[in-house]
Amino acid sequence: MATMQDVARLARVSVSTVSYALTGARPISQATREKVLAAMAELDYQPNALARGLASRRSRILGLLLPLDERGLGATESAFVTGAAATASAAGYHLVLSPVDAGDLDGLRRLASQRMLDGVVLMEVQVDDPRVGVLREARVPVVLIGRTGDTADLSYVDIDFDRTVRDAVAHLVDLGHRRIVHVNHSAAALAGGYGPALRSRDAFAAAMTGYGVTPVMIPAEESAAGGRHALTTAFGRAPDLTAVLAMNESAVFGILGELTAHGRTVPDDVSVVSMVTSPQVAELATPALTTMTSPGTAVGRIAIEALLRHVRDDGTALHQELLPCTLEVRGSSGPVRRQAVGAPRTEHPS
Amino acid sequence: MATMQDVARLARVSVSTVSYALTGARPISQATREKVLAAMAELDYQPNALARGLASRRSRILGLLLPLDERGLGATESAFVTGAAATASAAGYHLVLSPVDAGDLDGLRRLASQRMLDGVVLMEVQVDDPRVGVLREARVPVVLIGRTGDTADLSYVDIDFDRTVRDAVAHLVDLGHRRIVHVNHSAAALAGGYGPALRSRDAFAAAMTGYGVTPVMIPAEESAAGGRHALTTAFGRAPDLTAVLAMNESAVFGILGELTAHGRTVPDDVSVVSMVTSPQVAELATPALTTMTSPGTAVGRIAIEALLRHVRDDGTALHQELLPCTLEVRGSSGPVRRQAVGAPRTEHPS
DNA sequence: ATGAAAGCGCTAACAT
DNA sequence: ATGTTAGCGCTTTCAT
Repeated sequence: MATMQDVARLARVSVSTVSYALTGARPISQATREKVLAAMAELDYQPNALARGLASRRSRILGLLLPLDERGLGATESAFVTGAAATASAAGYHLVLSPVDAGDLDGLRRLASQRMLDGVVLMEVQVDDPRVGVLREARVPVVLIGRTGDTADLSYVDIDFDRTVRDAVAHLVDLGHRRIVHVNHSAAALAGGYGPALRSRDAFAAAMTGYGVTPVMIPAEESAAGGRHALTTAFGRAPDLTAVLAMNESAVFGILGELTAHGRTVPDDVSVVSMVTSPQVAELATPALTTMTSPGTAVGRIAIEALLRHVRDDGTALHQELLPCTLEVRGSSGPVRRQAVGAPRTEHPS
Repeated sequence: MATMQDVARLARVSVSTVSYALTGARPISQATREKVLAAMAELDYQPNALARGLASRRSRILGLLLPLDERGLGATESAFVTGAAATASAAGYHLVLSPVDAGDLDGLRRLASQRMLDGVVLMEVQVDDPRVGVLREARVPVVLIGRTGDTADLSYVDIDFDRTVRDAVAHLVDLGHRRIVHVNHSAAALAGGYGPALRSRDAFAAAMTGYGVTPVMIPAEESAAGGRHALTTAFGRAPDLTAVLAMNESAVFGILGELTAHGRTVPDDVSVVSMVTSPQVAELATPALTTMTSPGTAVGRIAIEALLRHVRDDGTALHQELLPCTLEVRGSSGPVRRQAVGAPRTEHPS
């Protein structure tokens, strides 16, 4: 493995000249530059990343921190990861995937103090997240995917839940729906301060109230069974419901199955809209799900771009951006049936 | 940020003593060890990972190389990634996620020559994969997830497709099925030498022939639409089919939908078994899918464990392991209907 | 425009 | 059992 010394010797210049030719940190005459480049090619030279990092105090490694519980990554989170990886790589940075359990602040502190990461993207942020403080203390540049409660001096990229819920409700209201039940994340997520659950709950309440109708929100476990159970509850609390607005990618499939079991047809009897959902998942259902499509890889990409700006010129302004999910109408939503309210299965057209 | 010098000074010992106290590479008296530890705690010392890597010629960073196309990661691949990340992290290693397009051998060469990675796990391996050669040339320890055609001197972890298919066919045959159609990955995947597609095709042919029945294999695009289309083809080639054995997690949902459209009930008229599928995905279907559950995170874990052995003691024996998928019977498979062959919808019990 | 040389913070001989 | 010191391969002042 050739070193910079070897290149310098072969090109008959000093090592610093080779270094400058490589980094462009100071002007080099055309002639020497060519000599150096030729020598590099000749020796098949590749700079040693660790040596460069040690000397320059920049590792060119970014961290992607996320809790890795047994459930693994959902389609949306997985898109964040791949978007981030692709962007970092294209910018000449490495991206290390670090599982950091929410509770393991010491581990995080150790990670941050190793001087291995130029900056980190923090995923699965809680409304009140102690990890943010640890990172700031270690003076590691941070960009969040998600938001803490107080975002005063933090860069973040997040889904615009308010707008997503508002647009979804508008879609259903436009179709004539009034009795809309919002199936949210689990009660535990709500209680634990999970941002998406909290924000969609509030946005839903606001939107429905704006239309003069009563919001009904039901939490559901993140599983098909959770969805089935939630739907039963929903029929208890709103027997005349005509639409379900889901904020729970796993539960929505159970909802679909249970609707069929209850003798309701989608979308004729009940419309279903699934929020923050990927097209791949939407297509798995029959009929295909009308979704608010999550911005997916864009979130990861923008987070890395913002982080790179922080890493490179230290005094950058904050980057705070909300990306909306976009409505994609597929087969699971349609106009409300005029007279059918409270009386499914009965067939007596007006 | 305290350095080893600072610790040495405070503990009144030499830097090497601090270093040895840290790594345990040579014995240290109890007394000095305690002095050193105390000084470290006092200064909140954390070793600089880059400096350590440069001096020791071991970065303690592993690479996970995978092509990152627009489709992103499926549930199974995502489980590989999280399993690998968790294991590396627990072993005190970092895991960098490197998108390497199958064609970009130069990029791979550059990555491998940077001396940043102690070893790599290569995912999405093709039967004839030039990336393996590049990595060996760069003398980077490699473990594959998947297999090349010639595995003579390579370590790998892969799913045992032969056994998975055999077990799945046995399950269906036990239930009385004989007309079983195998819906595979796409024709392009087959033509491109995608291992799982090739191996399941062959294993299916062998298993069916073993039972004295004719194998019918149909490729399908990786989407619900692909599954629907494949099922139509299937009914053309085997109108009396009673079971579908899918090797295509996306297509299987289209198959389910299309079966309903054809007026067939699952599992009463047609049984469906989905191979290499995660429980989470299985639960999304109604009825829940009988699957050959993929070993998921275990694959990633074992790959990293094997890689670590290669990285640490250089002369390790190869690790070649095949993990079977395990049958989990859910609602989509059941006994064949005695008389219904070729005559769905007719209701005249024996 | 180029060179010389002092580190970056650690490991691992080589001493004793 | 501990200390001394020469690197690891680069970046970056400070000279010229």
